[in-house]
Amino acid sequence: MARKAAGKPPEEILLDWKREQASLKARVVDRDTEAWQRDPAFSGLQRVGGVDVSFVKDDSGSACASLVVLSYPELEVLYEDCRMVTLTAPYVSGFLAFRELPFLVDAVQQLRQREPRLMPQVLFVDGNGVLHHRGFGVACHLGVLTDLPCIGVAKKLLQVDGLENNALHKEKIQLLKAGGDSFPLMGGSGTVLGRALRSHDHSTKPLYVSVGHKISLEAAVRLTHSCCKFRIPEPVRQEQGGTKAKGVPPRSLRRACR
DNA sequence: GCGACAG
DNA sequence: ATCTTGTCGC
Repeated sequence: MARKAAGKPPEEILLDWKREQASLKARVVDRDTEAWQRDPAFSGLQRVGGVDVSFVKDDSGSACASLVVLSYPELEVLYEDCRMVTLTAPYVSGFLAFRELPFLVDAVQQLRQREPRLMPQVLFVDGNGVLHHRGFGVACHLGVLTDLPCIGVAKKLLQVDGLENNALHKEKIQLLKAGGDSFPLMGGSGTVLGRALRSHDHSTKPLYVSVGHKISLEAAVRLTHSCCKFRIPEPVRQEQGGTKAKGVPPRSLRRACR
């Protein structure tokens, strides 16, 4: 019972979603807009954020939407918000935003109202930016709706526009020797959609970094590497510790989940 | 039937 | 969004 009838939504809903993606895509800015993004040491960058929706159990409707803000370059927690939510839209590859985004936008708006001084200068998003079926992944979507610089960080390759996790791709991964090494992900259309990044020396499985909004791919990759103590960038990893306790030490000052 | 499948 | 299973497109 409680059998989840979450198949794919009807075609007309998907068409609506595609229309919305196409319309908002025009507002994406895929270059550096802030002075710190061009600085070799990111001087001027003081706060980096991360957002994610993580699941409590296998109950696919009940989840925790969280927003974490860390100091830069220390990567210490300045703010954490974690809210239990009930997801309604099903997960459909290419439409992740329609499942998770409303809660992430809410979290940013809450922060804007309560602690505007703690607003992050860039957000890491668990998922893709322009590396997407229609060039408008969840990181672009969140960036456009909040007007914040956003970086898409995916843990596996979204095989789109001719990109394949094939033998050649795996060979290229083998050539990434040190943390910070990366190679471009060139789509069939001839444009670079993102970069595969070895996020630190002891991680063999790369991250897939793409532009979300208001940052160049080069700055996005460099900043992602600079925020990785482990494979997953600290802003995203910290908040996943809120629900999963995977090696994130418990902090005394943690906001209660609402 | 077989492989792909961001989270 | 995983160690899984189901669904869809080919």
